[in-house]
Amino acid sequence: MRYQRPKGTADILPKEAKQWSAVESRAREVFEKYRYQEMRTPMFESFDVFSRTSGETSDIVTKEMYDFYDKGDRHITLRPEGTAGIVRAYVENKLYGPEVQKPFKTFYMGPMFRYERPQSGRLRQFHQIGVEAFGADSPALDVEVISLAMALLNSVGLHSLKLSLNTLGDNESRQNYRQALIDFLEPHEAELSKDSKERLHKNPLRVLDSKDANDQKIVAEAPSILDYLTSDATKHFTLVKQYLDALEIPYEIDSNMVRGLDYYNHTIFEVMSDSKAFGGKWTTVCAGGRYNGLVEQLGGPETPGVGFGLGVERLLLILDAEDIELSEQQDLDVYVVGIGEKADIESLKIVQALRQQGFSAERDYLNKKPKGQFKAANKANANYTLTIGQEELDQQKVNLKDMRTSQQESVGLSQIYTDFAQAKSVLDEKEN
RNA sequence: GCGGUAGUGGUGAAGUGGUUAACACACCGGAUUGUGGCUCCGGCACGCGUGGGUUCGACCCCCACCUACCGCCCCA
Repeated sequence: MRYQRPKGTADILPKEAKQWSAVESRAREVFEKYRYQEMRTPMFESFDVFSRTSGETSDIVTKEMYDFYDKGDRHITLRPEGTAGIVRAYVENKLYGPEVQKPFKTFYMGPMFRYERPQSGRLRQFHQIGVEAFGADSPALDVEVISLAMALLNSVGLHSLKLSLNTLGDNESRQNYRQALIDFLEPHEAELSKDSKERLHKNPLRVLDSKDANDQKIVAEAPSILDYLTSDATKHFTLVKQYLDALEIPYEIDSNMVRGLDYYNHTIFEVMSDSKAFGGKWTTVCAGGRYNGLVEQLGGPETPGVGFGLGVERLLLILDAEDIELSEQQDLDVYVVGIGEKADIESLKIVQALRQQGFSAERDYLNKKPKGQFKAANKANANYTLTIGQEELDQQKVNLKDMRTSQQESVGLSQIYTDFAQAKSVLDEKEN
């Protein structure tokens, strides 16, 4: 094979694309109910937009950025996630202005890029559907965003889900906890895994997330973030939990949960699935949280924010594993069987007329014999065929056949052009 | 970035260091001239991921590269 798609990319063929667009349209329906409006921002941004916000030491910035210098020597990055670009646009277009109602609630869907080793459900170009809500600190908004995430997943037929919840507190909480964690981990430094030793000083919270069994044993004894929250942070988190209870949304507190991006604070959450798509292991399909301070980081006024991102490829893997088919197949209404050269132009006119009358119509373009055309009609799941040849042309009639019952009736050509529905119903009635 | 497995036609795949690369499905054509879903018959890889090498000779052995899948890292 001469040309192949770049590593870590996928061609989405018609069959899969139907499922994609079904997911997208379900998502849009849910967003409409929650009053989140779409934004479309560039797929590439200035490198700094991400390096500043995601954290200079985060893995995304240090090794997963798809970046390059363009012909104008600008340092460009294909967006690795959605939030930073949305925030940039929010600030640049002054959506924080007084004429914009708060909270400003928006959603996006589209491709993201990370330079990493592909695996199933993890591509270099992957897709996310995400939401962001700016300008309100209320825990009720955190809960709206979480409930939106759940509603979205429910709307595509997923119900066996787990909501993991944690808080990172505010800045002060985080500073205090960070120090406490370092104080706790340093005596154990020698026992830690190689990766965790490195993380200990760069980003100690990441040690909590280690998959290493020995690390986990050590971490089990570590202090909990929940004991270092300021009273404000505690209050926020308490209310989030209370509101979730009020909505009867079950959740599990996971005080070791962290985020790969540095801009999060307060509430963070993940929605996980134990679908057989991932071998029954709990895998995150949707992750988000609050990011107060991010808007300032990108040059806007002090503005709180909260949102989530959902991995579309992962979602589709689950739907596939659970045999959930969202789009119902559309049968072909009419296949026009044309016989002989003279009928060619008539076939062309008939399919055109049928389509204008609102029916789906198809015809042959390969000069197939009638038998072949009927086979094609059958394969396309055609409900009706219209046969037109020399005889029919002479009499200005066509043969209308119901492919289900094989009943056939001669119908005036003019009626096909003016009102196919009528012709069809006459045939249907005769059959009954 | 590291480790492991794999790579034969549209698809699922069998295959051996030595003339014509099984089989099945799909697809196309035919079985009396203009009518489908069944059956029967026929066709369908100038080629075995790419490039080197070993050999009298390689799809089958060796090396490199590419890609996919799995694990690690990390994450959606």
